[in-house]
Amino acid sequence: MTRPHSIQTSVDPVIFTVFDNKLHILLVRRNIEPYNGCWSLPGGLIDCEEDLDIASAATRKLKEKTNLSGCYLEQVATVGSASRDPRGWSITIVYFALIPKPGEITLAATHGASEVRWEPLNNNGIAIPLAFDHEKLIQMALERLRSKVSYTSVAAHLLAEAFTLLDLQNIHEIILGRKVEKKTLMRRYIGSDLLLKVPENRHEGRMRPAQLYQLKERNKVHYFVRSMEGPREE
Amino acid sequence: MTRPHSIQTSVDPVIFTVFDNKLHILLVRRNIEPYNGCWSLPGGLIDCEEDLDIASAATRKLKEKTNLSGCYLEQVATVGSASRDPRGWSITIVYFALIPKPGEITLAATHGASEVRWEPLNNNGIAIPLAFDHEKLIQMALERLRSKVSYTSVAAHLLAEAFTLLDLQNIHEIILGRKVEKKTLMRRYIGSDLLLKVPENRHEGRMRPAQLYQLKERNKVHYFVRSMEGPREE
DNA sequence: ACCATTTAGTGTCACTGTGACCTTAATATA
DNA sequence: TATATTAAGGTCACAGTGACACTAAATGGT
Repeated sequence: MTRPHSIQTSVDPVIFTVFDNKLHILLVRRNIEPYNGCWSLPGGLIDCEEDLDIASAATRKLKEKTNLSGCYLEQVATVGSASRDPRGWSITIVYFALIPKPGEITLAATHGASEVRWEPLNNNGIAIPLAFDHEKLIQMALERLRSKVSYTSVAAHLLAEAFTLLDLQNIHEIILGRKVEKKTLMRRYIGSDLLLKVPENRHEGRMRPAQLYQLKERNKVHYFVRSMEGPREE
Repeated sequence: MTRPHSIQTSVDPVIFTVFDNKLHILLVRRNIEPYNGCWSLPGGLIDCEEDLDIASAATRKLKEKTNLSGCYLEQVATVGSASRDPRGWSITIVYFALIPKPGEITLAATHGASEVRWEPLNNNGIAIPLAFDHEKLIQMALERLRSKVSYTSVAAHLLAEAFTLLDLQNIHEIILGRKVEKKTLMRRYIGSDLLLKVPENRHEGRMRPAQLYQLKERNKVHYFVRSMEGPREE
């Protein structure tokens, strides 16, 4: 017979956003054991009474911390072992979420978390130590994000409803950590018919005004047929 | 407070192999409730005493049914909800495994499964109804396999140690369900320096003998810079 | 010995989409 | 009006694919 088991099962969303020309993720500070006082991902246990499925558990976590819904949310991977939590066997399902520049988001402290903050990421991931194996979970989500940005249109989900091609270029450059040709983005997004012109322009300083666009289908991700290749070698 | 929860957590490997010019997966017939008598994936609950982590639970399942180890194994996704198992909330972590043509594999009946067999897949997935949501899990694994075959070297893991370029071509065509140019595979595999010439040739009938190759690094998957594009439209 | 046949492997060209860089367009300010 | 500054489109080389023709190596029949 199979022995009875008891596995703590949680969902950990890695919530990405871009501001100040940097990629940030949302962290919360734990105020319960284990790792009391440590910063961690804003995850939590699946609630069998409340959650219908895993995706709705992830959506609920996102809503609890940021009060946002309808963001881009994607499952990254599932990590579980006997050793990652000192209390015993545990599993976590890692998601990543993309939200536009947070302005009026109410960062809500909830049970188990006393503080909430945006932490910038550098090219190698997160710079500060976190509870459990959360540095590694973030690394996994970051790699998935970088990879997807280079062959899909997900990056647009980090922008507000209306944006210019320069906004799009900046987002790509920040995430990939390298220069991206604006021409490439033009060809990709406009050539694949993903964007709709917004009647107004954006105009800053004394330069030529830029066309504003919005995604034709806000809830879809387009897969381009090739990856962006990166700079040519000499 | 978070309410206590009890979630059944299992691992379901989708074990692929190719023979008779068809892609097959391994199924077992359940002999316990629920779905007694139905065919299903050869999965099972994670054993907290025996398994150190999720990957080792998947490896154990594979070993139990096929007696193979060291195959290519990759996590596909995690599915969980209150409704997928009539007994209540459950989660399963889906893996896919690639094994070479099964010859002398002992298909072992184990607890909960009275019979084991290879079931062919057609282009739309599995043709017979299965227990739980296993048709859908297979669909997910199949999509992942098809996608990966078109931009990585995973397909080679479905072949024996030594193979010809024609073998490689056949595998690709069977999985993708379309014609693949041999020239493309040559360019990809030889151009990326993935293959080692084996001293012997393979010789069948009265045709020119074919060079045998083996993978230089049996445990690595190469990511080609482009996807195979499929036939040109006219 | 020579040829027909069959599969193995190579050569080549058009096509697609990217990187790099250049040119032209549109605005405000001096 | 000239200038500075950014927006957007034009062009070309390059890489890798699909398509297909061509050459190479073996066998068996005549």
